[in-house]
Amino acid sequence: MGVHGLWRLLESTGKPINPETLEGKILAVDISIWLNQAVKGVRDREGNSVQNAHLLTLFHRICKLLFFRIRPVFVFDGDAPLLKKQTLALRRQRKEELTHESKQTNEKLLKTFLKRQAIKAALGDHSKDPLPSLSSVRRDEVDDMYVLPALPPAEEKDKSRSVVWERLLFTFYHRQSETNSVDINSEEFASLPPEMKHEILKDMKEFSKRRRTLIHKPPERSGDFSQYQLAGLLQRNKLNQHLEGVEKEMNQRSAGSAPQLYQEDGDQQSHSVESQRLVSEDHSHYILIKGSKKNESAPESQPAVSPWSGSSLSGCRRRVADKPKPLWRPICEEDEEAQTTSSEDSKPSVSKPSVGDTSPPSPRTRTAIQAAMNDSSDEEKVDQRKEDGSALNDEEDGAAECMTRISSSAIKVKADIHHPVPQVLISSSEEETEPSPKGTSDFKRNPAGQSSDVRDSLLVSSSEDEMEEVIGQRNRELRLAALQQPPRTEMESEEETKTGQLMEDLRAKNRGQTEKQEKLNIRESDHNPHNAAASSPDTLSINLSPQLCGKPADAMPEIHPVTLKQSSEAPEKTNGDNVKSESSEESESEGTVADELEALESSLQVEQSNLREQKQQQERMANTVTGQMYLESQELLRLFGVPFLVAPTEAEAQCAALDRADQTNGTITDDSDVWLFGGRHVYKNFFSQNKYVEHYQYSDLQNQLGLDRTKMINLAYLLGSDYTEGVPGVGYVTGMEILNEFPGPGLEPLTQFSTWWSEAQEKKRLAADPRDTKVKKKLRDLKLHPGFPNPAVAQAYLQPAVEQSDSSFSWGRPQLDMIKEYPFTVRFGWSSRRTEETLQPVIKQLNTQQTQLRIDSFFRMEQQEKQAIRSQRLRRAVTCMKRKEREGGEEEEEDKVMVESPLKSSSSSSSSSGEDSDGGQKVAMVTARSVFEGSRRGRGAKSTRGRGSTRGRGRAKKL
DNA sequence: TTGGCCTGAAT
DNA sequence: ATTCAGGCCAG
Repeated sequence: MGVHGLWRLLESTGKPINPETLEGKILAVDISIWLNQAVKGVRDREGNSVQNAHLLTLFHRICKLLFFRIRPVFVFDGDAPLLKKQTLALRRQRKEELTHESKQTNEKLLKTFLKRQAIKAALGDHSKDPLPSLSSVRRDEVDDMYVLPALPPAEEKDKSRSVVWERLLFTFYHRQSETNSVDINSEEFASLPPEMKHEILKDMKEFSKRRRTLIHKPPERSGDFSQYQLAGLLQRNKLNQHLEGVEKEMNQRSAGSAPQLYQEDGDQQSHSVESQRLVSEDHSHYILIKGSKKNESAPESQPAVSPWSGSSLSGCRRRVADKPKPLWRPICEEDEEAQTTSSEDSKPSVSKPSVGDTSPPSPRTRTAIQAAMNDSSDEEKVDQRKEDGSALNDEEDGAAECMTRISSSAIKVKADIHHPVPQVLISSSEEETEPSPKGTSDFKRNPAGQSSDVRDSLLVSSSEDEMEEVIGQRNRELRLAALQQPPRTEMESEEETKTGQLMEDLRAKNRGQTEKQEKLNIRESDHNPHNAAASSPDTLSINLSPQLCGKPADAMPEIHPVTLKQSSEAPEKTNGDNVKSESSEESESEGTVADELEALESSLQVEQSNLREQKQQQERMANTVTGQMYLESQELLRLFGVPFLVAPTEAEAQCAALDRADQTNGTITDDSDVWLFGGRHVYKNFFSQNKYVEHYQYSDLQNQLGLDRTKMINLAYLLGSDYTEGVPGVGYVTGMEILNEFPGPGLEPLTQFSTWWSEAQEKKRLAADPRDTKVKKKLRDLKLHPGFPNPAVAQAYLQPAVEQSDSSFSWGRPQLDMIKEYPFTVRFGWSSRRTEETLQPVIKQLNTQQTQLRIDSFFRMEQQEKQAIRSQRLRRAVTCMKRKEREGGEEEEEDKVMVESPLKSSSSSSSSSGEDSDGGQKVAMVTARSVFEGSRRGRGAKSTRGRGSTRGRGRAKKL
């Protein structure tokens, strides 16, 4: 993540470059696989590409790097530093708490609201009730789109209607979430209005995330583990699918019928709620609201017998048949469609259609409509059908009969209120799902008629007591089902720690390898077999995979920095086997082989038990998504002969260290943390296709922004980073102002700031210190955490754990034959043609001896001048800071005066604002250096004023 | 289910 | 003018 907003601060120092200028450069590349992996995984629904999206991006990246003849060194993240883990955990926790809290207060609000409502009802005055609409209460929780539009004051009934809706939501929400295990496949669930389904599903997702952090341990055996993980994934996937389906449904519905609902609200004066009773329990509240007289088909009058697969369903189903079946459809989507349809078209009988037509859709609704329009053609077809009303009668009939399947009286009320025609259809037989037996992985669509007894009895129950009883039973059942579910744990953190462990393993092995090699001075490839296809360069495989001994992979030695020097220039490719090939230099060490082997053996024995344990963990981890990603990525890198290393902790820190040690010429990364770790040359946006690659230099940061490493670290404290929460309300501009306000080395500025702030808090009530700058006045209102500048943060940035090794890297020739044998088809789903097409330019480029740079493009790129700092405040802060920096070294006193004296500081600020308008003339008078700055900035200011900065950037992009 | 970017909203 | 929150998109 880096430091929040740091890039924006540095933006002006970045120079767009032509990637061709990077030819021959040794650049560290940090792999951030994680980002693309998850996303891609969801997007592509082809099995293979789902899993291997990370490989695909890595593949592309390698190709791009090699295409530009860059010599990349890939750096993997190791275990996250403690601080990072802490802040991330904290952040996550806070987020959860926040949502939880808001949920709770919402519920409280609802409860009190309902109580009041009930009292009002008991007093006989219900609809005139001036209680605020609950939609306002729930607004933060439910997306506005799903909240009924604000009701016009004139229409009292609307209020009660929206109130009823809220109540319904509340009822179901509560009853279901009480068990924490709602059967989303059940009829009962399906019968809920989509809004409720949405709410519940969201909740479940939330909960299943949280629940997995609990004590549940994954199975020990790796086989079980993967099973277990798969189950978890499936479960989540299912929830998502459900959610998507419901959202779609809601979209469509709000697009199609929201205005109409609105209209009904206005129209159905007679649709009053007759009576309301609130049944209150400890954990749940059930509301029984009897439907109005207006609806002849009112639920309670309906027979409880449900013609599940009867004619009604055929009616419901009909329209389903002729449209392509989507992956997943919300169970009662068709029914909802039917509802909207029937209510729309049969409105005359129940409500006045004209009103609805005139009431304009809310903006939300409009977007929803738009969304629906843009949606799949399925939806359009449905809409079409809706309009021509062909299936209407069927729908209506179906609706009427389906009505009997309403699973609780509360829902019936919903139906009554929102849809004059009985349209709460439960499900079409096709979509009907069986209550998931074991909960997790079974998400099958089952034919109709498999409804549970519980549900049936639920449906039959008419009195609320009975209902309660049934629900209680239902809940018990659900709980039971929950107990039977395989345990779940937090998969992410699982994987994180596991990955950390894996990295630890890898590093340990690498280290062990290093030592051994140094000790024995033998080639790893001579004795350490490497399964190029499956494992990292680890010596462990000697012990554990004896069958691979004597078949070292030729590509292996090159990839590890430690072994680089000793390995051959270009590995010979001996056979087509993409796993094993022969070392070219086996004979070299033949004489000493026996002794060395023994020594190796003994040294390995020391670690063996340790490693065995680790190996087991690794095996288990190889089953995890992330662990496998690491291994596969490294395999791919090996094929291309690209060296990589696993950082002890943060890849960025390692990259920066390499840069500083001149082992690389810079780093390709988008993570601003490199700077805080001491990076010097950074290439940003290299892999983003829309943007130009930007070159940043530490020296430029110093010269142009007056930033140094410690300043940037201090900025991290203020802006927030992976290592520390920032100060809320402080962005990069204010951050710079703070640094400007409090000079000093190291952490001093922040400690000063902190003490000043606490003092300011004390005397806040007193008159504000007149000596305070404008900036300080703003700063007083911030809120600092108790132990504000935690020194550990700076420490973590200044002394990160990195691998310091003098060895240089070398790059093997990409194993074209092996690359061609790479299972592109299997992994990426590529055709051989596509594989050809993709590889061809890279190969061509690889085979080219030399690529001559296009001088002109190089020139144009390099000509790009530094951009102006757009923010005036920032500009001011920067100039002040730089001046202090330059003068501060010589004359500390003057610096102090400058800062403390209100006169001086105000004059300085005015001078800089004058400079803004004068193009730096005033500053030019201060010092010779400032002349330079001023003129430079003057140019910048000029271009800024006339939209020049955008012009400059625009030009850069056009190039 | 990450993170960067953009927009709209609030201060 | 900034900051922040939420939605969108990513090879």
